[in-house]
Amino acid sequence: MTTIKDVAERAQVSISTVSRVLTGSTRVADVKCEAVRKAMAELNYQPNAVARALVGQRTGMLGLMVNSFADPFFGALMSGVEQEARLHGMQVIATEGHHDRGRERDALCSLLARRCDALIIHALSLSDTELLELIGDNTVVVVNRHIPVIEDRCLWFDNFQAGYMAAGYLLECGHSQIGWIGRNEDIPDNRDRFAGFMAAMAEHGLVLDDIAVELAPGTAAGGYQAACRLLSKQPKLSAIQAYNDVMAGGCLRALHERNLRLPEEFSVMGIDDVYLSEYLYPQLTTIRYPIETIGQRAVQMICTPCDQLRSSESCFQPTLIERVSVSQFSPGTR
Amino acid sequence: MTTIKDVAERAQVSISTVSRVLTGSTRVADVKCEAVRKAMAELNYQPNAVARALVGQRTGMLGLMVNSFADPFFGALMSGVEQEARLHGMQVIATEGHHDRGRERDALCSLLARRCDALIIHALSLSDTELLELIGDNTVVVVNRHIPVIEDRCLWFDNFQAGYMAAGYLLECGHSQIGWIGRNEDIPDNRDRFAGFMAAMAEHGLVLDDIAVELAPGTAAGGYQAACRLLSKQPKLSAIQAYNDVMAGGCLRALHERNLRLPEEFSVMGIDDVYLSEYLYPQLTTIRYPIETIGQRAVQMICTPCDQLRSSESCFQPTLIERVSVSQFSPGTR
DNA sequence: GTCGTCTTTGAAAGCGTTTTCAGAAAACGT
DNA sequence: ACGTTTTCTGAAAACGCTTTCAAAGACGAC
Repeated sequence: MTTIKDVAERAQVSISTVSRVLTGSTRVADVKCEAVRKAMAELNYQPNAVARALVGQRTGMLGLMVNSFADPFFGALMSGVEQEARLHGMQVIATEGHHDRGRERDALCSLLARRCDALIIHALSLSDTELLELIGDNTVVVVNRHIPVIEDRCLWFDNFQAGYMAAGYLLECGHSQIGWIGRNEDIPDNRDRFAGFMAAMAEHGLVLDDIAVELAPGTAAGGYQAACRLLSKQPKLSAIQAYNDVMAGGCLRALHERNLRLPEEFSVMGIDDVYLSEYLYPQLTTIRYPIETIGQRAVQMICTPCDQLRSSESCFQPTLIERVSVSQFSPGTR
Repeated sequence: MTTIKDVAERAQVSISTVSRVLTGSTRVADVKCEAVRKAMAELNYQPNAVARALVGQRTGMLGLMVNSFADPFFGALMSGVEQEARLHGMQVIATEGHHDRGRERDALCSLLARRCDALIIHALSLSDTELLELIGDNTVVVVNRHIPVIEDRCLWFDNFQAGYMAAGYLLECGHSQIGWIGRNEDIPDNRDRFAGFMAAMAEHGLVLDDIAVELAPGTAAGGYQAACRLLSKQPKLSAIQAYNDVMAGGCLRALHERNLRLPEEFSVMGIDDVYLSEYLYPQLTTIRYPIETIGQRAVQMICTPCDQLRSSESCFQPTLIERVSVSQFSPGTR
């Protein structure tokens, strides 16, 4: 690798001068400047970011931890983060947490050891306390989670409202025999979405005993299994609300296998609005979680000086995406 | 941030000694070792990876460039890479190329400047020459691409065979009026898959003029548009072969809109076998591209000494995944 | 007690930059 | 012509670590 020293030698100047044309911090005489540029080009010189980071006390790296790269939900988050990061000349360095306390901890430590200028964290398994302890006084933005102590560094989604809206829509469409397919992991998202769901139900006089609930892993396969169980136990259901779109996808499959005409005979609703949910059959009616926007906002919170950042809500509100998987309930169609 | 110096001071030893217990390179007396460990724990010391990288001439970082994080295909690739990387104590640092020459170039330069120990590259827009020039003598593995000059650093997929197998399967099922939905971008994958497709068709006496072809962007939306055009122009089609699963997803939507019973009245086939294609309706019959495995293998090629690496094919073969979106053609069903 | 051999240790150089500091040269005002 | 600014430049220190080198002790053998 050619270094600043090689360039200096070739251009017949000191390394300080080379550094100066590199950073543009100070004026350097035109002739020397030219000589340096020429030398750099000839040697195909590329400044060593590691050395720069060491002396400059900033790496230009943005650490990102998500649950899994393969999940379309996180794909969208990462895309939002990367695009905004690039705008600010930052490079994202990413790890998976895999919903495992040990791995989340390791991942975070690795990012911290690499001295990322800031971290964007989506942690599922770490407790608030552990998380706070790990991040110390590093710059972080925590997404999809509300930690009161660092509320101003959090960006979260109103999961309660999402569940509430979803159930409300279903009820509005005339459904009253609605099943809930949730995750079997005790994470806040799940709790909140379910709580919102139940709150809407309660407003219509329905209580927990009236509701069919099945839990499974938050994957398409999980949704499929849960739906199978639900359908065999509760033949009178006319709609299912899934924890998220991916589970709803699995759910649709179970319904198709039973040769139900969708949405005429059965309605399904998701939450998240991930890529492809528009291409499920029937196109999934869902509640949009603007995760890509949250990714962008997270980066802005980090890269924009506080005073310039037009203050905006930290809690993102869901919006209903009406597609075709939910229809008006007409008794007796089934 | 606490440094090695702070630890040394607290443990009453020289920084050399601290460094030694850190790296474990040399024996150090038990008492001192203990003192150092204690000091490190008390100060919550974490070695600065940047400084280590500078002196050690290795960053422990694995640069990864893919087209887009949001695409499930790349999600799988990234997941494979990250998992294997973690096994080898490496951290992945990722960028998006966005199928744009300038951005691919920038992304690569950024990774290079950060002195990644190795790069895993999926480049769509850069020419072989440009790519070779950029990577110089850095350690790289190029995925999904066959560059003869550095064949031993390439991992690619037999796209021709994939197209050939897909068409073969469709023909075997009795279809003869088959449409092709391809990408409107001139990338090798597209060319090869189509060439394979056509080769199989030719074996059955079908030539280009017999084949209905529509091109569009390689997204679900693109697949949808192409399918719409295809269906209105060619009413006698009984099957569509899509460039990939995502386009096939869009294609299914167009078919559903026309109230066709699938797969009885119309068959669709994809290539790639991405996440969720199993949950499309009908479940997508496709050709599996083991992209996650390729990601893992790429990391192995980088992290495993040549002699230990059990030499294996660089060209990955497709496998047929028979699900339900393709059925036997029975004339007159439509 | 002396010598040689090991083990353990600290000082110092070096990794590739940026930045401070001070000196040299040029430009300017009178 | 002289002093005063201003502009430009190089030497050197610093960033936090690893590693070489040589010195200091410890230990056993004679």
